[in-house]
Amino acid sequence: MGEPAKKIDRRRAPETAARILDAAESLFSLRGYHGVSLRDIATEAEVQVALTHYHFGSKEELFSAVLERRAEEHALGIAGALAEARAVSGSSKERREAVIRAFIMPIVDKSMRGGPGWKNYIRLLALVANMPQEEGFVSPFRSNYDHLIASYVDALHDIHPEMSEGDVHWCFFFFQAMTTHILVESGMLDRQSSGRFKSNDLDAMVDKLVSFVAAGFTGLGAK
Amino acid sequence: MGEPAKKIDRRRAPETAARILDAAESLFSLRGYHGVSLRDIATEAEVQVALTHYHFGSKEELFSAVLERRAEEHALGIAGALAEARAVSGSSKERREAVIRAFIMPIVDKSMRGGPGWKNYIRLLALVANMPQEEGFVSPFRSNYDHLIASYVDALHDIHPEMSEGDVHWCFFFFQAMTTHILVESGMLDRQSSGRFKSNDLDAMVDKLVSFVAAGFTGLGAK
DNA sequence: GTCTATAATGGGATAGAC
DNA sequence: GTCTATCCCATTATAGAC
Repeated sequence: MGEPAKKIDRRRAPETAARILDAAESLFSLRGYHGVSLRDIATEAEVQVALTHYHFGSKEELFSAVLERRAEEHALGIAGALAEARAVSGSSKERREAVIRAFIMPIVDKSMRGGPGWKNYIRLLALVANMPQEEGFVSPFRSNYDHLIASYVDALHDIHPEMSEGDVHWCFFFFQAMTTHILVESGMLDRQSSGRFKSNDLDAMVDKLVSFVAAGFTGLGAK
Repeated sequence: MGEPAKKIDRRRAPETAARILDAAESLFSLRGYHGVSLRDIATEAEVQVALTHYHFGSKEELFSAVLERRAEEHALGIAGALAEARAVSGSSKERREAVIRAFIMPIVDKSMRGGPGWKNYIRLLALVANMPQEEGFVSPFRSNYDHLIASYVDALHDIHPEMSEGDVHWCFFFFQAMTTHILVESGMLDRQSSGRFKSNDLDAMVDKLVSFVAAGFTGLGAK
């Protein structure tokens, strides 16, 4: 063509860094930190291994960068949903269900409708949350979400002053425990139901989960 | 000493193989398959690395051997507890709680009172159950427990014919999801409660868990 | 059964040309 | 910013002496 030759600049750092992050996010979320090599990531991202070091330093720093890329947006979504749920009026049962739903919906929304990156990020978060405490270097990250949990517990205790704070804590812990297992997509449900239910159909799961959890509260004294 | 020199026979295969299994069980349960090297295991077991190959072949075979060592006894314990729970009479709520407790108690008993090996084995099972389905080579093992789950779902459906089988499935899946997270000892509860509750105090957790789960069933139609 | 030695590969990380 | 080349160490696994 007669166009003046555009400078085909292969130096496009932002895009490359993002591709590395995407590849790392996907692989780490499926096989865990130790199950993935920088070579795996570089191959998936179609870049040279050395570029992972150039952009992110070490493997651990890359892992942290993956976790941090979406952390703020994710946390804001969950916090915002709680603020809306706090404004719901009605019976204590209705208000309780609203808060429970507020926790899970931003997560499910991002996983199902946020694009593949978000789906992988959510699974990675669940994987991290399901690691034994010994695995040290992710703990500082995990604690970033803990204040969010505290605000949910507070909201539920406000709705149920007849419960002890400890029992509200237990209920919310059980809820989180379910959530982290579900989001990691272990395939347990698929196997055990012989395919009738799908681990990755989170939308179908939400209503059942919210009903189950809300009723569970009554087992620990919620009226 | 004047004793006749006893033949100090360092060739004591059963003990050595067991020590390797114990070390592997402990380390795999804390850091996962890829997070542990055969060197780590050999060091922990105080044997030479080559002995892990002599006794078990490859790393994967060692991992499988760890999973299989206690599998039958564990499954029998859970199946036996269900048989006892099926014999309980009373209200549907009481019978439901009996079945729920029957599932969790053999596991908690072994983890808390079966010795350190059992504690590590239980945590390893939970770790495996919390892996994304992609991690292929453990799936054949996991499915060994699936028929047990089906028998629990059957028992609960017998107690609650007013529920659809699907909803009983959902409830039990949620129960299992909680259980696997709890048993992996992620430390989430410890952090979020600022130490008031302990992940590893399973006995304190069982009553809360059973009450929560049993009540959860009412959210999906149990009368 | 246990040990030493070593093979063969893959891993994280860096240097320096372009 | 990107690429090639390379370092150095850890890893799984095997061979063969004891």
